Amino acid sequence: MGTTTRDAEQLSACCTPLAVEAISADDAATLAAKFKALGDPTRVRLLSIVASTDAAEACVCDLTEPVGLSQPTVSHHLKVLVDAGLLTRSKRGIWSYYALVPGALDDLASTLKL
Amino acid sequence: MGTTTRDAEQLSACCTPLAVEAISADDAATLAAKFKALGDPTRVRLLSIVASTDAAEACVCDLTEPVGLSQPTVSHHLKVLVDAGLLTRSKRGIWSYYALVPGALDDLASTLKL
DNA sequence: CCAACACATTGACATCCGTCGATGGGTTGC
DNA sequence: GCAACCCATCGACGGATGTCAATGTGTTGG
Repeated sequence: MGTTTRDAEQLSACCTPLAVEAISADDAATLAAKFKALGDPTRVRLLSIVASTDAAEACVCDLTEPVGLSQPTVSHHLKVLVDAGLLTRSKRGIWSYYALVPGALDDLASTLKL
Repeated sequence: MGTTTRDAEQLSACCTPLAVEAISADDAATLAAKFKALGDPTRVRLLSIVASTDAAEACVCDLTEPVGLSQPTVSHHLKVLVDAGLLTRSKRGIWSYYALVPGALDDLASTLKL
């Protein structure tokens, strides 16, 4: 419409336009929440240990000693991983067994392979 | 073999053995440091915006407005991403251009696709 | 050389996070 | 039932983190 103002300034220096659409703020928050759960050395080790067991699951008593932390702390980290959708918890008898959520890590990996 | 002590206790309940070796503590810390950098919504958006530009790079002035934060805060987040090895910074004239480190995100994705 | 610009750094502040000891809630064995 | 066991939750504490205003550093234009 109105070409009264000088709207044709090139400004080729800065301000490169976006070629494709960037991620939305909501999606970024969802993604970041999962990465945040992975952003702790203890939680990475816990995930690795669970994934390394032949049954692909482990109870808390298996995990406290390898990581060298107290039982409440390990329970806390496991809860963070469960809340992030990376682990499941199934209680059998006295023990709580934690297992990987199938495909959860693969889905996360896909978002990085954009 | 000495069958003197009752060493044949089944103990099938807890304590599942490891099938393969878990990640080392050092490797877990290195991995977690990168994920930690991705564990913030603003940083995820910044990465996405940089990746979405046609030149695959952007300067700070391009990034402050989309994320709606102050310039020092954006600079801080960009520094975190650079320190994590996910972005590079190249200064040309007055502007600082940030670009993705080639393969950095792919490498991270590979660690998840174990 | 001085003003304007883009960006990094600093200092400060509120909040979040990881960790532990203590405690509570279920489950099993005697 | 009662003791022993596994685990989750609570409360507390020190340290890390995200954010901003103010300031510093380097570069460009007049």
